[in-house]
Amino acid sequence: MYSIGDIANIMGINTSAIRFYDRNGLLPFVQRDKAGRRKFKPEDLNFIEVIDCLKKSGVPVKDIAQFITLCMQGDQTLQERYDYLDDEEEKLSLKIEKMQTQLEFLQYKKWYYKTAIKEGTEDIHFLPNSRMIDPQTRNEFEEKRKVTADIHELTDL
Amino acid sequence: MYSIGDIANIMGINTSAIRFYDRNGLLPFVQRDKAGRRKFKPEDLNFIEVIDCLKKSGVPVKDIAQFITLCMQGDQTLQERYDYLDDEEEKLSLKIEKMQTQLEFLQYKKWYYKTAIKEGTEDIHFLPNSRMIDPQTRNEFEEKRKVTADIHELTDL
DNA sequence: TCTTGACTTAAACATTAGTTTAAGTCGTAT
DNA sequence: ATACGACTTAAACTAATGTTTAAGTCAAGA
Repeated sequence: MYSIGDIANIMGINTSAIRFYDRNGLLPFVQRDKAGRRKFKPEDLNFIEVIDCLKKSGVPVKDIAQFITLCMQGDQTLQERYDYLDDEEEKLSLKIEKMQTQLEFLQYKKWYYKTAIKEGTEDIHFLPNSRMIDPQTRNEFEEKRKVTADIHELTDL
Repeated sequence: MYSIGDIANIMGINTSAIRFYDRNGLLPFVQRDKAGRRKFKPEDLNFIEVIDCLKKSGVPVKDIAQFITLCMQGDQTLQERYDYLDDEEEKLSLKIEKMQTQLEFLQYKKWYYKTAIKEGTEDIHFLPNSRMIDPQTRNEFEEKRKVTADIHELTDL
C-alpha cells in the first residue's frame, strides 16, 4: 500500500498535484483508510503508469479522466480503450515529427549564427557578395540558404 | 509589406495572438503606418520564422522575448544568441527522446488491450495461467510482461 | 458620400494546471 | 501526554496563453 506521498515520489510531482488529479477524475480507484487517507494498492500503479505516460504525452487532464472512466467500466470498453490509445499514439507520433522539424530549423539557425560569428557580423546573410571570403563557408551558405528559401515559399502568401 | 492579418495567415494563428506577442516583447521590430497599423517587412519574416519555431518547440513567450531582445542589440550578441539556440536545441532534443519513450509505452499498452480483446477480458494480464490459451499469444505476453516489470522496478519505492 | 472590412487600444474574461493557505485529523516516537 | 509529520478539505490564489469586448480610426469601393 502506498500513501499519497509515496505516489508523489514515484511520479516526481507534488502531493497537491495528485489531489488535483483526484478532484478531476483521474483517481476514482483509490481507496481510503479509516482516517480518510488515500491508500494506493500495488495494482493501482498500472493506472499511475498510464496517467503518467498520458500526462507526459501532453494529453489534457480532462481527456485522461475520460479514459479512466472507460477503465472503470470493465471489459465491455476494452475496444474503446484500445481505440483511444491508438488515437493518442497517432497524435504523439505527429507531435514528435513536428518537433523534429523544429529541431532541424534550430540546427540551421545555429549554423547561421556560427557563420555570422566567424565573419563578425550577421550582415553576411543579407549581403552575400560583400563579406563571404572563405569559399567552403560560402558553399555551405548557399546550400543552407535554399532551406530558408523553401521555408519562405511555404509560408509566404 | 505584410499586415497583421497576413502574418496571422502565415503563422496559422489569430491576429489577437500576434498582438499578444507584441505586448510581450516578441515584435519590437515591427513598423507602423501613419494610421498606426503594424507593417511587417519581408525581412521581418526571418524573426517570424524563429518565433514560430521556438513557440512550436514549447519555449515560453518570456524566453523568446529575451532572445529577440538580444537580436535587437546587434552583432555584439551573436555568440549569446548562438549559445541560447544551442541550449534550446538540447532541451528540444531531450524532449523528443522522452516523447519517444512515451510512444513506446503507448504501443505496449495497445498490445495489452489487443490481447485482452482477443481473450475477451483484461483478467489475462492479472491471472496469466487461467485464460491464455494460444501459445503464441502467451509468448508475446511473457516478453512484454518484462517491460512492465522493468517499469515497476524503476518507479517503485 | 457612405458603408464595409481591416485595423487600433485597453481591459475584462477564459482555460489549464496546478499551488498555497487555513483549519483540522491522525498515528507514532519521545 | 504531547509534539511532530503526514495526511485531509475547501477555497483562494497564481501563471501562462491567449480570446473577447467595446469603442474607435482609416482606406477603398459602390
